[in-house]
This record gives sequence, C-alpha cells and structure tokens, in this order.
Amino acid sequence: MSTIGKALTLLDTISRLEKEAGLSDIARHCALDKATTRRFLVELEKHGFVEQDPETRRYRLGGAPVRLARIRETRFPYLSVATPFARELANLTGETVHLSEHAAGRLSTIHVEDSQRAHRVIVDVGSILPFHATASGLGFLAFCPQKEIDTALSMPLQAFTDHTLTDPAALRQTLGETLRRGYSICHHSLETGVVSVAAPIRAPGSPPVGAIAIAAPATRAEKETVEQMGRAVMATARRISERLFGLEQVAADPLARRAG
Amino acid sequence: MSTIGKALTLLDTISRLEKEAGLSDIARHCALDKATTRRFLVELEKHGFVEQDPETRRYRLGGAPVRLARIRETRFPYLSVATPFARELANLTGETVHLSEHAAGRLSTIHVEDSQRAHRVIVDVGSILPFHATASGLGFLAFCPQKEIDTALSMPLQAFTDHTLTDPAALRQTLGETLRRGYSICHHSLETGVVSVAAPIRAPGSPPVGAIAIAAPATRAEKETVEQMGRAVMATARRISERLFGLEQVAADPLARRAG
DNA sequence: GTCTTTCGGTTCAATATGTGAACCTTAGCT
DNA sequence: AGCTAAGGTTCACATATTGAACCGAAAGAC
Repeated sequence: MSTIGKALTLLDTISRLEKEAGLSDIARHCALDKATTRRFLVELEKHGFVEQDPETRRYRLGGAPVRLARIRETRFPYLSVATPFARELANLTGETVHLSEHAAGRLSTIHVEDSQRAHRVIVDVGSILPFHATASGLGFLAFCPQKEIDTALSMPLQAFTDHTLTDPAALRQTLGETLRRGYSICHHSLETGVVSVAAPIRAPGSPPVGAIAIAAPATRAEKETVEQMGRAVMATARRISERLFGLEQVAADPLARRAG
Repeated sequence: MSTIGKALTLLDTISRLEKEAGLSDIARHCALDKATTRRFLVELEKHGFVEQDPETRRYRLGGAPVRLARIRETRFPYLSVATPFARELANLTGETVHLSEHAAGRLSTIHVEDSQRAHRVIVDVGSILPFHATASGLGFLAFCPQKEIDTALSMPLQAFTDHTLTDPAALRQTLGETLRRGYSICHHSLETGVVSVAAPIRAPGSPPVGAIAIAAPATRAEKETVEQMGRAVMATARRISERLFGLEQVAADPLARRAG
C-alpha cells in the first residue's frame, strides 16, 4: 500500500476510536511501527487532520475535515437538503432516522435524527454500514450497477447475528426484491431486536450517492408498520433526490447546480 | 516535504478550485508531475477524499471529509453550538456574520450567516483568512501566546489593499489594542469598502480555537456603529466560549464534555 | 480532411523516501 | 530502588516515489 493510503487508513482508524488515543495505542490499532505512526501523525497534524493535546499528548481528529466538508456541502448540499426531510420522517414515524453517504467504497452514517421515544434505536454518526447486513446497505446496493453488487458480495460477509444473511445467492435475491419493491427491509441483521427500512438517494439513471433509513425496535415493527415505514422512507428518498438532482428531465451535473 | 504532506497539499489545492478540474490542471496548480498527481488522486479517491466524474474525468472533493467532520462535530460541537449565536448576531446587526476555525496553522471560514440586506458583504465558506489582514485573524492572534504571534508576523505579509498593515511593529501595536479592547477592528484590509470586527472563541487560559466576525460595508460603519458591533461580537464570542468550554471554574478538557 | 496540440493515463530505471529495530528519557507503579 | 510502558528519536537499509518519455484519444486549427 502507498504511504498516502497508510496515512489515510491511520486517519480512518483514529476516527473510529471512541476518544483521543496515545501514540502506542494508535500504532497498535493500525499495526504500524511506532516511528512510522509518529511521522504520519506529525504530518497529519501539520495539515490539521489530527490534533495533539499539548497536556496529555494524546491525538484526536483535527479541524481540517470541517473546512473540506463545508466546501463539499456548498457544492453538493446533501446534508443540508436531506436533514429536514429526515427530521420530518422521524417526527412522522416516531423512530430513529439516519442518513448515509457513499465514499471510499463504504456507506457511512453522516446524520442521525433520534426518535423521541425512550425505547429507541441508537445509531452513531460516523459508523460504517455493512452492505449485506443493513437496510441502508441493501437499499443502496440494490440500485447499483451489477459490477458494484458483485464487488460487494465477493468480500467476506460477516454474520453479526444469527439472522444475518451471508450467502451471496440469498443476498442477490433480497436485492432483487428490494429493487422491485423500491425499499429494503432488514430484520435483526446487524443487531437483534432492530428492524430497518431504507431507500436510496440517487440521480435518475445513476448509482445512488447514499441512503436514508428508519430503524425501529422489533417490538414496534408489525408487518403493516414496516410496510408503512417502507413507503414513507421511499417517498422521502424520492423527494430528497428530486431536490438534489432536479426532476427527471434535468439530467444535469448535480455539482453544477444549486438545489433550489 | 513528505509524500503525505504533498498529497494533503494537493487535496487543499483541489478544495480551493472553484469547481472540478482535470488532471493536467491540478498538476499545474500543485507544481507536481502529472504521473505523481495521478497516483495521489487515485489514492485519495480510494479513500473518498476526491471523486472523479466518470464522464468528464474531472476530479472534485469527495465525501470522506463529511464523515470525519461529523465525528469531529459530535466530539467538539463547535459549528452546532456557534451557528445559532451567529444567526442571532446577524439578525441583530443586519450584517454578514462568519465563523472561522483554526486548523493547520490557518484560520478557515467554516460558516457564514448572510446579511438580509441587498447591499452586503459576501464571505465564502472554506476561504482562508490571513492573520494580518482580517478582523478574524487579528482577533484570533491577539489572544494567542507570543510565540504564535511571532510565527504569524514572520511570514510574508501580503498587502491586499493600500490600507493593509504589513509592518510587524504596527501590527503588534494593533494586536495590543485588540487585546485590551476585547475585539478587533479591520478597515479595508482585505478588501476596500469593508469594515469588520471580530472576537476569539476560547477556553479561559488557552489559545483560541477560532473567531466570530461581523463584516459590514464601510458606508454603514460609522464609528459608533462599529463600537456597537464590536461589543456585540465580543459578547457573542463569550457566550459561545462558555457553552463550549463551560464557565471559568470548569477547566476540563473541552473534548471530554458535551456542551450543555 | 489532416495536422497539431492537449488531454488523461501508463511505464520503468534512477533515486529520493519511508521504514523499523534499537535507542533515550520520563512517568507511573510495585 | 527497580520495573514497565509511555512518548519520542536515530540511522543504516529497503522500498516506495519520481518524472521523462511514452501511448491513444479527442479537440482545435487550418
């Protein structure tokens, strides 16, 4: 792997740590030499991607990504467009709603609207959503070109619960159903006791850029409720997509226009 | 410079480009070889920091920073805490208010609340604010340790207008006044016709993490108005700081606590 | 139409760059 | 004191990075 790749992987590792960590800790997590880790950290710090606490000497995520993210957001206002819709959906259904974005071949959670109920599903901002074991992943993948699906299903598929589908053939069938239905359903695949539905955010004719999902405790997810939530999430995904990419006839570059 | 440094500099360069750019263009902007540029771009793309449009083959900022920024924001909720205060200040004064964050030794604009007036100052999200020629920069620097000030003033100081102060001694005096006053004032330093006031966001006894500023057309900036805006921005900066870092007696690690 | 330039992208020998075992110093623990 | 593990540094060695030269495609120029 190139040096850049290693450094960005290190950055990714730091982003997954619960809180700031020491040099040796980080080196262990990344399976890198301490000297190498240090050089990387120093370099990343110079550019603001990590910060070192001057007292504890521990490292944490820096402020540089904030600037980049804000620039990205002004050019492609995914978060600012989608967030109000997510909130509306959370209010409508009373369940936790979360948004994910596709980057670096992974689907990561970039926003969460918590359910107001005491008994609710918790989703962490920044968490990575496995394609085969989450509604978001399936809802995203189902609308991707075959090539993407093949790639995703050729990876090792971890069984998070005993309900997790790990057989590529079974997953392909699920994806087919999802595509026909317009939204995905996921029962107890990542965590037991959770049912989710999701739909992709996409420009017509293009692969999705992300997904929106509703996650509910299984005890509140009767068959009929799931269908209601599914239709709601699909409708919301469609509205977000229209705001981001314009209506069908406008096949313009999403980055060239500002969503109205 | 290390490979990582070069790659991150390339990323920074891309972030400054108005829109997506081609390979040769980017190579020229970064003064790097085309082959090198390509390897960097491919590596950055693998990790989601840049995207390539499959049709035009041009490159643009990717989605990965969004995830990192959201994680950073959950741990240190600078934007979400400061934005409502900025909006309030914009409504109160009727002028454009912008927030900046210190990272990688630079002050970058991470949020802008536009004035509602037709005649107003425009500030771009993502723009870098020179320390010596902006109210934000001066307001930030004035509250930094002497060492930071020396570093900043030992850089080449560009004269953006014929009002820009570029003499280190004069700037030191301005910084002293700013420190005593509690907020900075900047007349026509970056652009003629613009007057700005700013105050630092900071934990008591620590260097600032950023600044908040009001930018107004000079025609609306009578001496008295400037003083009013200065007091307002200083008060708002103080309230943001208190929300982020707690009140004086709590000298805890800002990242260990959630603002209330 | 053809010539020319520029584009995105690739190759490979030369070499600059990154690597990591061993080292130092400090801090906390027994 | 003695031990362990922390953060950080050094330098001979190995490997990843570099860039001139290259290719085919496409966009202008004439």
